[in-house]
Amino acid sequence: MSAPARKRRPYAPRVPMAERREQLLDAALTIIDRDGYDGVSIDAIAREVGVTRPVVYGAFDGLGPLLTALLDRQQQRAITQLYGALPLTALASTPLGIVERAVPALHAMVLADPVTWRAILRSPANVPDVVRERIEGDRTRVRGTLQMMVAAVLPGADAEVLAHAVLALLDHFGQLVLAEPEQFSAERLTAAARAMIGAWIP
Amino acid sequence: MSAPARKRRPYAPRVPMAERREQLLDAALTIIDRDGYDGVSIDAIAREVGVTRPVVYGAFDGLGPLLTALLDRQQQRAITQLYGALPLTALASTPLGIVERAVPALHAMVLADPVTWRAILRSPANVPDVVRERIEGDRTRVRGTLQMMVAAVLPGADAEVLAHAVLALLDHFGQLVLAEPEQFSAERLTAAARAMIGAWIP
DNA sequence: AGAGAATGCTACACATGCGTAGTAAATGGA
DNA sequence: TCCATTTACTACGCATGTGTAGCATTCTCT
Repeated sequence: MSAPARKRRPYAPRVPMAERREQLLDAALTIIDRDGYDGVSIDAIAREVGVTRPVVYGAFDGLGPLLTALLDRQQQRAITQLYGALPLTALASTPLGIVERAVPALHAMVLADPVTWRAILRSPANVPDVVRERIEGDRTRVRGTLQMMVAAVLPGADAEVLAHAVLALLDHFGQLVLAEPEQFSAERLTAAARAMIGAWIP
Repeated sequence: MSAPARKRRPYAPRVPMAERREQLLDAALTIIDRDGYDGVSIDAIAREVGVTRPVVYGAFDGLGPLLTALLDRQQQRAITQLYGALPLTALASTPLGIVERAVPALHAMVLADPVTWRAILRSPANVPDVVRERIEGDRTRVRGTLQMMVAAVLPGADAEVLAHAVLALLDHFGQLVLAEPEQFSAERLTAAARAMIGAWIP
């Protein structure tokens, strides 16, 4: 009998760098969606793609840069979707009109791209500082926009506090819709929002 | 000269089991408050107390049971504080009255015991399933109470959705108050809440 | 003082994850 | 066909965390 000859791992299909990068980002997003941010590691990503760690290091300088690249890719998408759904141009409109259009739009938005939005709405407590700061930055920016809308529509109100409240609600109900789409339909949420907003401005 | 005689670690003060358990729970809470749930490990707890890991294993069967015990200890405290602050007996009162009493009471509550409330409000995405499920259970129970309050005070409203909204707001502003007590005073938040609630019931 | 119980420590084996240096295979062009 | 380039793999050393077996120390009670 010949020497032990330990099995050599079969070569994964060879893939050009650019494509491999995309593939790795997809894998990271899949893991985040499936296991949460805790599950993301160079090792897990490599395994998800069916490849060894050095391959990942060949494409990115580490987990931080990889996740940053993932954000670069998803951010444009998310921000675009969001500002498309929030009718910014309707500043002159009535609060009721804004809500009646925004709530169903947001509802459709998260369900249209659940993976992206779960990754964003899920609290990233662990992720590298670079990433956490960045997501917080985006959130702050969105809150600033909300604050301006509130100030325009409800002069005299505590716009900062209300913007915090609105964002917290969007955040929470976004997660709720993703978790139980059946139970929290666009109609139901719109009706509830209408009931609240409707009472504010007689 | 004598043999190398590697230094032996000085004995930590000997402490009876019951006391050691309390000490370990305190340490775990301290770590959660300082480093978040990610920082909690048998090792970190042992280090925090100035003791070796086997000592921790002598007191608890692992991290899960330890954290469960920590919850056992904090839960009573938190629930008591919460139901003390939420004037449940005031079901007959007006919404405005409830808010005007509840908001300052809750504000004072979290600031009176920030360590407990930071540990509860900080999203525990990581913690062992046992713990996560339990905190979610408590949250659900509190939401049920809120739902009953809402239903009693605003008949005809979508009590379930509103309870979700209220809890999400309490959660978010709780964290905000803990993070920036100066900026979000009881007066300011009460005024904002009053403005919102006041408009609901003409 | 002395024995035994209670408490703490050392040391090991294991597991997972990181990051890198060196080597092997596949691929495309001369 | 053969070589250079690109891509992938193996193997190592490091770090941190787990859980346990066995030894050392201290305390308490007689």
